[in-house]
Amino acid sequence: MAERTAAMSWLTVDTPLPSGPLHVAVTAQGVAAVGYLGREGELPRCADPSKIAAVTGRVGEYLAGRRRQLDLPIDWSLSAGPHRAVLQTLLREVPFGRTITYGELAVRSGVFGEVEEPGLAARTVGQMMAANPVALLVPCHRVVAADGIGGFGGGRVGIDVKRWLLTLEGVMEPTLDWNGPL
DNA sequence: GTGAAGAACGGCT
DNA sequence: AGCCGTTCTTCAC
Repeated sequence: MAERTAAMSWLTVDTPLPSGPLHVAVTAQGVAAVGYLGREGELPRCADPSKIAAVTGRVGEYLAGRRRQLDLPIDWSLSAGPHRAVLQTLLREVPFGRTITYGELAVRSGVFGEVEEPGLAARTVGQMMAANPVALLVPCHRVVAADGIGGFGGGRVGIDVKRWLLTLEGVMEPTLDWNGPL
């Protein structure tokens, strides 16, 4: 899993998300990984006050509904090739409050050739989202299925997080488990 | 008309 | 090599 973790350190951000605190791995370049479930147990804890302040501050504002984009520098070193291309396409093409389907993201990224059957590349895109190292920064939660919300990593808790974020952005109607900023 | 099940394909861990 | 955050088609009520 974590091969190049030399210059990487992690910190946690307390969030109102159903999944609890967010785990963020940072490097000199920026944010390299974000996990709803902790998986950076082997990394040293981040001791840089400015990074901690920037990450916790912006994430906090975003999740409180006071910020529409995080504007945090992203270290793409954990993703490469088509994976990175799709993530960057998503980041650039889908703004706050908008959603896109797996199939359409596949087409717009251009990674899968000119045009393919919607069903072919869509699944691959889903796999890429599942493997997205920088969740939240790259709005993988805005990628939905053709006729539903689609899936999300981490099983059921993951779906809750996705719905929570989509509700925050005004895409979904508030649900009973909504405990965000109202 | 609505609901459920199956096959196909490409890339990540 | 195995595992999917899908989709579309088709069969069954």
